[in-house]
Amino acid sequence: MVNYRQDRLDRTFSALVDPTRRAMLARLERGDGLTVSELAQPFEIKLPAVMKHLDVLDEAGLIVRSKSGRTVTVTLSPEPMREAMDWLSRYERFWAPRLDRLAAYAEAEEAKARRRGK
Amino acid sequence: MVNYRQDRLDRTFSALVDPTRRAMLARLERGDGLTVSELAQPFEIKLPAVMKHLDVLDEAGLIVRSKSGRTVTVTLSPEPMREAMDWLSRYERFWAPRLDRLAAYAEAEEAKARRRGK
DNA sequence: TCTATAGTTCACCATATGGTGAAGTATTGG
DNA sequence: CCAATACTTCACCATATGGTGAACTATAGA
Repeated sequence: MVNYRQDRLDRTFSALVDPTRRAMLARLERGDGLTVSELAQPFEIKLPAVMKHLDVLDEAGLIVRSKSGRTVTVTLSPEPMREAMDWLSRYERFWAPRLDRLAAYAEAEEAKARRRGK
Repeated sequence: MVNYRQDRLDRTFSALVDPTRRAMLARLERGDGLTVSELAQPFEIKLPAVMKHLDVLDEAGLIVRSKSGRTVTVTLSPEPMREAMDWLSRYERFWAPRLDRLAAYAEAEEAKARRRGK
């Protein structure tokens, strides 16, 4: 298929399809700042495959790699997930049938936050 | 099976990668219950391609098809998205470092732990 | 009954994805 | 300097994905 312009949401979702990549992200969530080999260690796959996964995550903007000497530290940068959650949240009403109550709760929380001075 | 949940997440995310499929779901969200040709109408692609997209959405459990006469009505069934949102919500604290969000995160984690029976 | 409509299936194609082994590039440490 | 370490790049492979045209099934309507 000819992909003229793969937008951010496309890249985010396709980065999240692969369970190896999701596991890498989950690992970084539990403890951020791992080297490439630390990240690779739990998986059966060889380093070139790990590299490709890191490239996908990097291009999706979900991780940042910083080189120091011969080691590369990978850190989480999950902001693109926010857009994905926003997209999904449109469908929330289908599984959360008491939307009015939830909306009221959210509003009350916001009011509380404002009272606290944001 | 142990990997059942993971397989379902795989399928959900990979169904959501394609912008055509996301547009179809969005269309159903605005007005549920469209026939195959109504769903296909806004897109440039031919019916066989539409069929494949519907198969993917169906296998991901995101739509339901019901035949009546020679027309097939497609309805939304977005429950699998809930799991995807749950997965993403772990990362929410990275872009919303507000206290109430952190509390919600901690609560969700606790609930998850309880569900696992830990 | 005959034909148009609605959808489905099939064979095929180009490109993307996720993996490999082998070889290369920097750094670090002895 | 030399060897081990930590990636990185390359060529290649199998399978998946998203698309097509052609042909098919089944129902609706004149």
